[in-house]
Amino acid sequence: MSNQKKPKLEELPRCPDCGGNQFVTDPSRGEIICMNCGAVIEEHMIDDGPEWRAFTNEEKGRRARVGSPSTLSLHDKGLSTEIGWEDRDVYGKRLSPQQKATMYRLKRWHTRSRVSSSMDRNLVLAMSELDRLSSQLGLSRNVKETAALIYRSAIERQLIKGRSIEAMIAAAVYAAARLRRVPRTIDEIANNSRVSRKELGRSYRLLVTELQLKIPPPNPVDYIVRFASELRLSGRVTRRAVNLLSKAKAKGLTVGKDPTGLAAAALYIASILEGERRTQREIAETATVTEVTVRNRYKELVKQLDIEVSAF
DNA sequence: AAGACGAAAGTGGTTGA
DNA sequence: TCAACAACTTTCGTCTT
Repeated sequence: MSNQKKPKLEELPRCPDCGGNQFVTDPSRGEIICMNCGAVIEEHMIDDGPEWRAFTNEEKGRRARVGSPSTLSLHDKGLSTEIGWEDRDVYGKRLSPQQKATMYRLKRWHTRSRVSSSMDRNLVLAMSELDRLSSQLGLSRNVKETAALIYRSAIERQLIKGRSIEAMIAAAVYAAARLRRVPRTIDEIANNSRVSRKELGRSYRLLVTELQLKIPPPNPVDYIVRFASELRLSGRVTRRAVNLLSKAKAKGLTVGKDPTGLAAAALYIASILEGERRTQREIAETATVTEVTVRNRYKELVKQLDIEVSAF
């Protein structure tokens, strides 16, 4: 590749309201929300491409769009596929050094890969399963491509031999979704494939250790947007919930807690506060936790954050 | 009647001796 | 390797709206 990276300073995208540089996106609604103050930054985002029109300079925008659609997830197009060296994730947020290292490693393994016929046969099966799974889960192309990349790397490392393709694909999808910060729960993935939660967990662990994937710790905020849109809650509720969670985080209420449970509780409170009440049951269901967990979390939040109890 | 509540017992995973 | 442990789930009876 002649694309040698020139050292240059790029400005980080900043929230015009509070100057924060952490964002969360809702691809289905086309919104980008500041994780710090909850402001909606961009309302007409197109799909989930790496482009960030409002903040990024022209050059980067051009680069992000160059070339035909990536074909990593087609089993026989791998040889002509290149993995970009873009150092930002789908939100335009800069990748952490760990993530950068991860992507670099994957890229190296990928370019080293040589297609043998048995690998080819494996990939045909694997990629069709990947197609099925990711469309069932409504995953973006980015996530799918990342999963394909992980899977290929796994083959390279001989991790697949003697293990089920389904399990490894499921694990790759789970890892990819988390890597790209659009997490799905283990249950969601397990329910859409024939792999058990347990096996999925095992395979995932294997991938993480063997490929030295650097997966960022789960962030409950990443779940809020998705749950909110599944529950048909307004952007206002979403923002309120995000806000709530960042306060909770500041108070250290979030450590060791199930991120989906936290997201659910924040949404529950926000939905009531904003007059769009949903039942605990509805929320628990879409967050795949129990009502009990929603209750426990929201009790804690209400207590610790001094929320108007009158609303309840 | 539906939703919310909380107690009690059970489960799977992590931690630390 | 095993026991203690925290978080979450399941189940269920009771209270509230």
